[in-house]
Amino acid sequence: MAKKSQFDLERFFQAFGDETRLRILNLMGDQELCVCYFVEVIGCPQPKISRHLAYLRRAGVVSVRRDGKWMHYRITMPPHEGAAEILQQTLTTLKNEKMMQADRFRLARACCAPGNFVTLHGAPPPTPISLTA
Amino acid sequence: MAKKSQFDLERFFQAFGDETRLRILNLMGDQELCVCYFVEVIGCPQPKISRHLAYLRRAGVVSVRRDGKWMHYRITMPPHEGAAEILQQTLTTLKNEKMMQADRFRLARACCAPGNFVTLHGAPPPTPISLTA
DNA sequence: AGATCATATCCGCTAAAAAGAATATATGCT
DNA sequence: AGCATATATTCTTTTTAGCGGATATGATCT
Repeated sequence: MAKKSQFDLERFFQAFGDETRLRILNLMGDQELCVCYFVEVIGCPQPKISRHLAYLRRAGVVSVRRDGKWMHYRITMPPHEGAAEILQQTLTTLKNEKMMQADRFRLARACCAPGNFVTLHGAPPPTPISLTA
Repeated sequence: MAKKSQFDLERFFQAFGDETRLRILNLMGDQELCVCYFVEVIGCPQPKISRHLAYLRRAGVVSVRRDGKWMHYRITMPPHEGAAEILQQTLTTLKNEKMMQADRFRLARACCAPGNFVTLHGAPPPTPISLTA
């Protein structure tokens, strides 16, 4: 039942050791987002966001889906049982952090009126997902 | 109740992003150990162990107690509620890892016959502690 | 085909992490 | 006081992470 081996726990934890990545994870929470939202809400250059997303992908905690020119990112539960629980717990913990709440607030605002943000013209809205491991 | 702020989550997670530190945490588990055990079981130079212990201390997950020439390290639950739960979950997760089990085994063996290990002459034995946050 | 948009990757740089070797500190022993 | 022991800290070097800027890819639109 426990799928322990061949999963790099060290890399997994390193994924959480960076503020930008924590903010990205928090924004994804239980929805699928395309890159422009991260750029808009976090407010840093797009290549930086993309790099961190790639990092998270390599660590096995997010996955991507292409949809035309948009890439939709979502959190995925790693195959490693313990890691999955830690990820879940981490997401819950982030929800209580002040900065993370502010991010979520800005995301909500951006979604209400995407027309107000140059970066978000025609961007597909976030869609809810389920996080079952 | 939740003591969220002024705790560095980024640093906290970085503490787990290193194999040696994970091994150290796993060995401590729910007992207090002095440095020589880490050196013996993990098998790397003492300064390296000391540095990683200092790192863990700065990250707020271990604490020290001096006892003569020995320094006893133990895990302490951070004041941050979410971090504490993640730490707890991490310790549980480590117990299922092969390398961590092997470490624990070598530790148990060393404790049974400390006389066999040059590094452990006269070392005070590990003592159980409770991990209540 | 050419232009445009969303995103990814590469390059060069700086900064931070980790390691080994050497040395320092603090305690205890004789 | 002098020596031994346990652990910590410093120095130097090597490795790795993160960043900004430029460019590449891949899809859509005209």
